[in-house]
Amino acid sequence: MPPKSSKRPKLFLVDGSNNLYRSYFAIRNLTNSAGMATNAVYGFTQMLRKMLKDHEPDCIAVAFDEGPSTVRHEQFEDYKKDRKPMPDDLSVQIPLVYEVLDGFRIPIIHATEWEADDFIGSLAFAARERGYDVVLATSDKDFFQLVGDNIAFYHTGREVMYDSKGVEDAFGLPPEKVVDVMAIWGDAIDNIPGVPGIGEKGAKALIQQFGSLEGVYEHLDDIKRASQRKSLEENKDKAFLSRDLAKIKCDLEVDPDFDRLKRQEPDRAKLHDVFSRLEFASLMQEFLPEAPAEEKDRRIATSAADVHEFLGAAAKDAAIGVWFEPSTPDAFDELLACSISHRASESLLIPLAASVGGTPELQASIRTMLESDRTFIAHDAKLQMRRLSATGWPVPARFDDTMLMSYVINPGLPSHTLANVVRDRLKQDIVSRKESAKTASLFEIDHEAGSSPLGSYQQYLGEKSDVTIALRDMLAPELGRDPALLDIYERIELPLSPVLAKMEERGIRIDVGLLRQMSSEMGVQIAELEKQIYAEAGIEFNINSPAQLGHILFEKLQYPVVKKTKTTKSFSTSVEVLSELASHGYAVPQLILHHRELHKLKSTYVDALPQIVGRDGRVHTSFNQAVAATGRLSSSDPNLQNIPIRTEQGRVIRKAFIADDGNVLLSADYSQVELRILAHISGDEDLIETFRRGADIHRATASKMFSIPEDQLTTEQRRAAKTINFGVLYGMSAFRLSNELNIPTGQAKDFIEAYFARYPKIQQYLDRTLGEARTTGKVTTLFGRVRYIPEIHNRSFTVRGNAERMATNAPIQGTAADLLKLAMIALDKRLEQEAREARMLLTVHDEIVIETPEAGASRVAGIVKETMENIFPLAVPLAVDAHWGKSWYDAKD
DNA sequence: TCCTCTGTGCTG
DNA sequence: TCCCAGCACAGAGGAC
Repeated sequence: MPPKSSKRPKLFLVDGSNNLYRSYFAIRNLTNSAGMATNAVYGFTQMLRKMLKDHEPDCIAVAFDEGPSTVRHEQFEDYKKDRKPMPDDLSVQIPLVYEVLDGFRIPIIHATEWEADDFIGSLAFAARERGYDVVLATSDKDFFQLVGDNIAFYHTGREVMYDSKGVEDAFGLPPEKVVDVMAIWGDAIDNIPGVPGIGEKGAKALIQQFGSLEGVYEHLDDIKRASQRKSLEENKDKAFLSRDLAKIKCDLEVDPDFDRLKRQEPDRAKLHDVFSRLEFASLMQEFLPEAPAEEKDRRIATSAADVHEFLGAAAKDAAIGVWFEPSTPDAFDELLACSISHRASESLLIPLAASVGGTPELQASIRTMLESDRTFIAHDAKLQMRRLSATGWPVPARFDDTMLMSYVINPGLPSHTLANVVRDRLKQDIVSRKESAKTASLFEIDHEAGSSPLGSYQQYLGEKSDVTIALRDMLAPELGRDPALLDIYERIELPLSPVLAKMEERGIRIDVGLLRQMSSEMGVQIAELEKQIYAEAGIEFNINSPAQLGHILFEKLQYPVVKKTKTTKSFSTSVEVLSELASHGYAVPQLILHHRELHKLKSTYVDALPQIVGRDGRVHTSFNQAVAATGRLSSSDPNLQNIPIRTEQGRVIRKAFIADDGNVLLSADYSQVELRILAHISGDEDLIETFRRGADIHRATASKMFSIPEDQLTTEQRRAAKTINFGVLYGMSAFRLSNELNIPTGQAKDFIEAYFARYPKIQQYLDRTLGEARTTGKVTTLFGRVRYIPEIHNRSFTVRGNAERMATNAPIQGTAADLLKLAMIALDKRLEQEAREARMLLTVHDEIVIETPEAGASRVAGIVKETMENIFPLAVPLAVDAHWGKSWYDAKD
């Protein structure tokens, strides 16, 4: 940040109408319980609140347009002609916005005769004369033209501040050229015509080249594009009129009493009242009629003594909340700083990188802290462990993790990020790194001697550790009240996180050369298919666009419409539809199907993977431990849990996942784990018996369903049983089964009845689980992991049916997840003791992938199989298949 | 230009 | 009325 000392008071001029519209469109579907739209008030209020908090203006006013601006209409009769009247659900919110402004004690300027823009411009110029630094708060780029000395532009949507230089970077031209660009480009919103046929790019290029509108007209002959020249010639009057219209007036007579605009303390009672009518819960909380809560104590360490003193004030066994910030967002480079807390209201920020004042002494104090036997608390400890490990810092042995606490307490939340859990639990908003960078506004940086360059990040960083403590204080007791959940946390999730951290850090080696070769081969095939498709269709179009494809197939080529899509009721072009059409002999669908498959594989895997291979030749996924509502892990950036296997064409991609030299990849997967869990939980004797004798489960099921000996079944009968076996786990309907097996619904129904008649305990399990969901609102896994099913009593058949299927599936899927997690923890320990060279790399729901020296692969496979199979005794055996080879493709039978 | 929604398809 | 749990790509359309 450039040092810029400024003692001039800051005046913020807010473009009310602009921000009102922006808020209205930015937020959808927000109403109070009476059904009144509240979206615009909400957005406007949040904008205001953030701006006040981040920039602390000394003076502020909001200007609104009030009725038509007569002067401009006289100038140009079409001015704003096409502007639609304000939507009704927006206009009803205006009085409420006024109420909010009144509550904040912010004066409103009602613009009549002239536009609010002109009042803002004139006020800005007058204020500058009086010694103010002026900030124009709007998202209307027209205001770029006013930016200059002591006048800045604050984009309220992006929350970014622009000075002259900023305008030039963002707009491509300095502020004084903005109106010249608008003269040609025009402005659709205000119906400023501009020069037809020339848009943003053209206008900017012309002004850049010739310096001004006059310049453009003086050099018409030098303009290369004939169409541009012609349009400019024909619309000269329009262009100059447009420039006049775009110009914001800055010389209106305005009230010179700026004291009136001085920032005042908000009227909390008034705000609370209006927010309660609007039903803005978090804002009500923030503006309680009483005085605000006490300030947080956030300090920056300048010496090791500061760190020691801070830690010394904590009890010997007190856990320390920590946050380690990397120098580059989302990177594992050097650590920029860390923040530590032991009380919810206090934090100490320690600079670590030399660039922000980190010294060897400060670094040593943190190193000592990390090497102590304290427990540390983090929100997403795995991330902190990876940051520490990647940058050569010690990784503490004991962590607590508020993200995992939140996840275990209620895994069904849409998000367990720190910001979301804090908002949910503490009714508080935290600042993001990006926001905190913006907070360093143009005028308020005041570099006093000794102040840290981390100053503007202080709130962001300090908050990270102190809210973690506040969350722990709230979540740990809640978790402690449910012994089963505490167990899930302490014995599964918490010990798993360092295991996952190591797996992510190791990554898996990729054969980039092989992928590149596959890519070019697929590219040739795709190009060939495209040619054939275009020839058959008689037109070139974008095959990857469902809209265009639908148009070609069902309108141009008049194919029969098989299905419409769910939400937009457009023509579906899914595999089912295309296969159906292909079976009727149409040529194009078959080609499209082939093209789709190749394009999918190429774009999602073959071309994407090489781009994210690290310098170590490996890809490092993230295993998300607090995402899936059932307790499963998920994988992202990249997702390594959906690498193709079902078709040979896709499966070969696994040849690019390879072991390090001298090593093999060993894949071990649980066989039929969910059905085995169903057997255990339901206690069905027949199902248990089948697994105990190690029989083919689908064959055995078919034999029971159809009363035919196992060795006399047809392939079709086994397939039907297999489909039902899986279907029962998901709550499949007879309709779906009939579709899947291509049989009449009546017959599908008979199959399902026969199934439950032979496995009565399964029916009992389903009924029992649904009953549990209905009476308690939740279901649990074998180990007590919960999932809430709030929609179980929903009046809509669809929603309730969905909830019922979730309820019966979650205990099965979740128990499988619990078992796999336990196995990973146990395996990590055993490999450490018995096979130190073997390293776990991946997990895919029922599979663990390990990299191990070729020489000892067989022995390691034995350890892995034994650990996984004996992880927890069920009524049926757990069976594990293990295979290994040079690549993931080869790690199969 | 960036962001969100939609359709589609890959895995267990 | 369409089967649980995820993640990612590409296209389309809006932005006040």
